[in-house]
Amino acid sequence: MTKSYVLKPSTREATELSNLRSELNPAQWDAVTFREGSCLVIAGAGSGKTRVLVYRVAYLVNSGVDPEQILLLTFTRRAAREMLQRASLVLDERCGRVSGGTFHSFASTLLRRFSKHLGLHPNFTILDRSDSEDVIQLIRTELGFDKIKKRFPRKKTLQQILSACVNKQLEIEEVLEKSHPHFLDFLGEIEALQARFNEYKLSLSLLDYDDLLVYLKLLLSTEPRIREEISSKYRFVMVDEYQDTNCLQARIASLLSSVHKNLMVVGDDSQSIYSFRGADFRNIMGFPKQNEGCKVIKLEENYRSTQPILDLTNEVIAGALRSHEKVLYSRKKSEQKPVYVETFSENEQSRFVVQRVLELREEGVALNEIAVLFRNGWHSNDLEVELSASGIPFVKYGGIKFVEASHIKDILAHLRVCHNPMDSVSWLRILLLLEGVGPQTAKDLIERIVTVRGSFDALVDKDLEKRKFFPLLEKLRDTLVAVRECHGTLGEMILIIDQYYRPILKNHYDDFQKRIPDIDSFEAIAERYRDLEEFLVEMSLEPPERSQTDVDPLDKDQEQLTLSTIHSAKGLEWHSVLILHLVDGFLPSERSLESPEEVDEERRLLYVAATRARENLYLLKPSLQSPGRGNYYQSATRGFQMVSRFLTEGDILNDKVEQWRLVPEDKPEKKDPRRSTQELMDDVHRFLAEHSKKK
DNA sequence: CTTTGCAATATTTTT
DNA sequence: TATTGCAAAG
Repeated sequence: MTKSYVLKPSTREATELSNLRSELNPAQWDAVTFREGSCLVIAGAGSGKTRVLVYRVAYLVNSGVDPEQILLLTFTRRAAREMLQRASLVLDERCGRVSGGTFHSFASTLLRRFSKHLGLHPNFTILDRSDSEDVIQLIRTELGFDKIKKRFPRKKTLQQILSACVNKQLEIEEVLEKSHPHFLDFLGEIEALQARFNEYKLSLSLLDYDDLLVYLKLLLSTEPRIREEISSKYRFVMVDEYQDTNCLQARIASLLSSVHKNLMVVGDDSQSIYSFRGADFRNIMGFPKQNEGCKVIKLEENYRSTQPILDLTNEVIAGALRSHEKVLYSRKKSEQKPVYVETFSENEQSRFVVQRVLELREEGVALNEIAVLFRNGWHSNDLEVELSASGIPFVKYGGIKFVEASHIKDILAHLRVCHNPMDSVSWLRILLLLEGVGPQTAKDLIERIVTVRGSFDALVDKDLEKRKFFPLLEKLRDTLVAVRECHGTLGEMILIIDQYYRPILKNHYDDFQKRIPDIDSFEAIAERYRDLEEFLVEMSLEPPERSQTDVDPLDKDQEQLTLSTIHSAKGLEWHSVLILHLVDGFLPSERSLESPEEVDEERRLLYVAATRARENLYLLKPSLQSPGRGNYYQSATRGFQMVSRFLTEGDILNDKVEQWRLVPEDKPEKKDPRRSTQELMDDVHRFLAEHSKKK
């Protein structure tokens, strides 16, 4: 006789998903179980936004949706990876197969597949900002604008103008009026340059960051069959950090979901910090109006930070121009208010951070649970020196990336021409490195290469034999051929290039000694890749960050302190957060002061930074900008610095923070916490004396 | 044509 | 301060 035996679902799945409801608040539950149609989730900082996305993915997959039919567009690939990893923990490895990435990387993949519909080569090159600038420079001379008597904008400015046109979908005239009115005289020239720029890039299959979005939008809007194919493939589309999308991205999201209209966007208008890049918060505010029947879900309970931290951040955001109705609240009680510390010099600030980090570690807070945040890349320079001296390992996010160093770009250029031999920007770079080759010769050579559709043999043409640099060209060609025929890892390819490149490096950079270790660590990174295209795409779209342990890769897995620009800290959280340089002119940045909207964005920046903290928040303000460090005339005109205007509002300094006063080890603390003028002057003299000693 | 050396000039945040 | 632009020398 056969007996039926009921097999229950896997316990993991059962417990995880059945407990779901009890683990989520009603609003979160609504968002997680939302299925068809459009939905806007307004998610305040720390309100479990990631959790909602993760659980929704798990929920959909569990209900039988093929993971590949879910598209998750995030701001960084790191965010996507983290989310899918967490989803796999909740459910199973099926979640790892969810499609996703950044708008740009998604565009890169789709455009390669459908390149012929746009007249592109599938091996197109992605230009970073400085590559675009080089192309602009090339065109500027080609059109003869370098000979204009009056001062023509520099390549950097031109790139900014053209990029703003794309990202904000404006005419050149409008951009000039708004941000560069003094260049309005050149309107005609800039327009001509723009036309030639776009034509040029298309003809050589060079795409800058903006083009990736432009061409994806073009593909989706002009090819209905492709749009339907793609939109039917991705039945559920989710966009994270929607407040930081620009109008192109919003349009793309809507085109991607045109067949089924299943589009969920998640974001928080008070965390919009990318308007300088064309992000438009109206995308998120206007979403319900543009999508009929859109469901709006608000998540307002904060699960991340303690109430005292939220008391501070609520106050900061309350001063914003745009009214924010949200007031975040938390059940995490704590006696500890955020700490505000005025240090005397920048170096004192660094020493405070080092000491505090060491103490926190003593208290059992892991190093990767601590982050130091700041407004721009070089704000951490002094701290980095101090950290290295104390042997604290760290990773730095944001600021200058190491693939942007010119010697690394040189090597990348050699790889790039192997992938797309029409890549004239890379050719220019490669050729200018050769002794005896200047802009003119390089231009001629590139022309030869392009006319034979990228054959390397154009480098060793008979009529070049007499030129003195001919032997160099032969070597170059042999190297590139060897790389192209190398079927090993990218590390091996770089080794081949390095053999050829090392003498050039020594010849070309007088500080070549310092650059050699970089090449070695670049090679180590490249060792992980086998596919040239994948490597190049990743290097331009998700380049590796600079870390202290890159220098000695022995202890790779050890804990590291995070240093990060506030922009790169978006979406992340730490147990303890220290914010540097809360000085008026740094945050808000001096350059934002003319426009109230920009100051408002700086305020949101502070808001984002402060809401990263779970338990401890330290706000630091050095009083004196060190002379001789950083920006010359900033320090010269400033000297003493005022605390950021965002902290002087209301009762923040009196009530929302606990002020710490630094005292030297040997002196007992005085009753009056304020520094007397005499003391202050003593400090100044001590400081100046110390400083002149160093010189 | 290239290279070199001097003068001017603009400085954030990122895919 | 670092980078770019310009002019003169090689």
